[in-house]
Amino acid sequence: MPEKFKRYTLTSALPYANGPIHIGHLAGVYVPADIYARYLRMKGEDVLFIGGSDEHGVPITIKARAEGVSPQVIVDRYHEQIKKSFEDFGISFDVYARTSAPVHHKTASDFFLKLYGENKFIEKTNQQYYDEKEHQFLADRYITGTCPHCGYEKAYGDQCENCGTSLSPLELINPKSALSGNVPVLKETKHWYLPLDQYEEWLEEWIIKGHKNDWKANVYGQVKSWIDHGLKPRAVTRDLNWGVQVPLKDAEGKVLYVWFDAPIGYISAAKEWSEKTGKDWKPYWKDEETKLIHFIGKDNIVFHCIIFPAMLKAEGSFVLPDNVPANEFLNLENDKISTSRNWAVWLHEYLNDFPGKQDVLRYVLTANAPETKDNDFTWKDFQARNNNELLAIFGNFVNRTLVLTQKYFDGVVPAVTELDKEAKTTLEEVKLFPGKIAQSLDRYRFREALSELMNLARLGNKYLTDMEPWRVIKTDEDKVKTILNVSLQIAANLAVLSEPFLPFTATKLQKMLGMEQPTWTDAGNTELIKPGSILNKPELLFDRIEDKEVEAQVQRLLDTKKENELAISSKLAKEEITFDEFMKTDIRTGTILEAKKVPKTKKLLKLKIDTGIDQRTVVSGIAEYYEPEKIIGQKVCILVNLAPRKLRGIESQGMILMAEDADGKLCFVSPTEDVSDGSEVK
RNA sequence: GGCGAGGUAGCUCAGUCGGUUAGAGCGUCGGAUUCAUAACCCGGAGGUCCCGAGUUCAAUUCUCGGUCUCGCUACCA
Repeated sequence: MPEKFKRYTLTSALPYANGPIHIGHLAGVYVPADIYARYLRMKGEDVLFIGGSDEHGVPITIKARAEGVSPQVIVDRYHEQIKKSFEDFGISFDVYARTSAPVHHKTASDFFLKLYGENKFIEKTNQQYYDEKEHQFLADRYITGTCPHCGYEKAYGDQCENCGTSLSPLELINPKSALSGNVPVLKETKHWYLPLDQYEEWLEEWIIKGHKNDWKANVYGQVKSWIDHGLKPRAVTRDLNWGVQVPLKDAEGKVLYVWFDAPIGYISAAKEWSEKTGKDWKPYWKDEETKLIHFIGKDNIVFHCIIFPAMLKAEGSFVLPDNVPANEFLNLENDKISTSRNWAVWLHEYLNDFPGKQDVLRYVLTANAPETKDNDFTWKDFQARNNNELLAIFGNFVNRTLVLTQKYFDGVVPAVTELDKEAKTTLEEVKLFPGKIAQSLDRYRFREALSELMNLARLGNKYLTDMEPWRVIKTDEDKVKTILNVSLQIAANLAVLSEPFLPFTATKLQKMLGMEQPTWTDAGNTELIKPGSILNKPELLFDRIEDKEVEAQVQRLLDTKKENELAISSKLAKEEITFDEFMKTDIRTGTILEAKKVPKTKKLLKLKIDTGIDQRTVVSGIAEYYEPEKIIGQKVCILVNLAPRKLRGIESQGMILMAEDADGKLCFVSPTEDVSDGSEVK
């Protein structure tokens, strides 16, 4: 199975430049990718490890508008912050590029042009809202209007924030442009589509048959599911003024869709790297003997396994990914990580709060990596892994060895006097570790690889404890020489093998042992440290993390939680209305007569309501909270003069009033006393 | 609703191409020890392998059904 490759191109998902990096990004993508890159480099492989900021797309333009600045200001801010925090954290990118760079614009538009020239796209024209004053088509988010469901007047074209409904701009009543406030007009617009359906057969062959056994189950399963469902053409352009201009004459105001331009960013990054280093980028993308690997999170599987490969295939001259080891998600203290809710451990804050402890976080995120299922990061676990594993096992072994060597031999490495049975078997065992760790890493099993590394430290601890040099020294100094030599060789092996996982620690340890730039072939060598060489003063590799420190972090999160709750309950009241406006609504008390689940939906119940005036059908999205049988007879409030609307083919005549709490849980608003149906609510 | 992934010791996870007492780390309890950052080393306790049915001489492992978690997707007050 392990074919021989001449070089490796490793890509890591381009972080979106509208927020900082958090531990979820690190655990899912950057830490495993970095371990892999460092491992390959140590083996002497030719590696190009690519990263960069994804700087296009609508969310960035929205954030810019909200802050009253240009999109460039936003992406500059986050690009710099992200880049610096990666550097400080020791992610060893060969290049960290950005998609707003000229080289990327050129690469992406050339890519587009090539496919265009070879008729690899299909053209379609459809109707979209256009702001005549601003002379541009409007992204869904830039259109506001009245929600057809709840009547909220400031619903967006893609979603109503009042009732949570996803919308299409065409559904909005009284649409307005968020740019000018004008009424937008519908206008025809032309776009280009990549006909993914034409690649189905090829994908089937390449992935379903070709990668059945070497791709992770979560990746393979999802890809197969998509292909089995059948693929549809996907628009590669859109009307927007932030992004890579579509390089055609009749395409003013159009840019490449961000999903199309972003992965090309990997290629542009290689070119940027090429310009800086003078090396040719082409072999890294076009030579058959290059192994291309995409490190991503599970949200990106479809793009990297289906869409981007289809693009590359269409273009024709690029290699395809050999593997896409996507990880699942990391939770934080039992709750989903969320940028908007500020529920995250931010990398730049961590680096600030725990200076010099990059490896601790790298260790914890690797040991607890969401490789096969979602995992949870807790500060308590972070502390325990540092104190009970890194420090107690790894750090302690190194420290014992070095302290003993100082104490008994003034820091001069003793020679083996006689290779006794214990020394021999221990050293034999040491030799097995590079192979074990490599085998795990080759299969992208980073957790397993790391635990093997720790087993080497365990072996060292056991050897020391069993041999009791502190006792033997009283009677047999020669034997202690052998014991400490063996222990030092183990420490040296740790200094080599830990490099991919704990680069800062490895460097520190190498210095203490007087080693220089070891390579992977040094691993397993049990004569790495020469007798007679002088060791540098030992210092502690890891510090104990005290309760106070993690409690402070937990407190910060609790504060965040409180702020979030406050933010919801103190959500600003809607725009003021007059009494007359309110009186337009006709709300009545009513009773549920019948309730049935609407088939093939998760949330919808079809209700029959006695409104006092009449009996009518209402479709209501409450199925997640109420079982149909149990709500028959329930008194409710109902908005009876809401325009009817068809949902799932059923006409809904009115709306049931529900109260919704911070978690989205719904409950009926119902009269506390038995009033007759049809009583007015005012 | 459709699809995918997952549900194994207190916690985080391995594993079983079906087969004697289901594994590891951490935690916990006990012992030993003092070179070491109350760390190391040895040992013990701890599991209806989500639930139910089926196939089988035998199922945690295969099949079917159910359930819970996460994701994608549809639908949506």
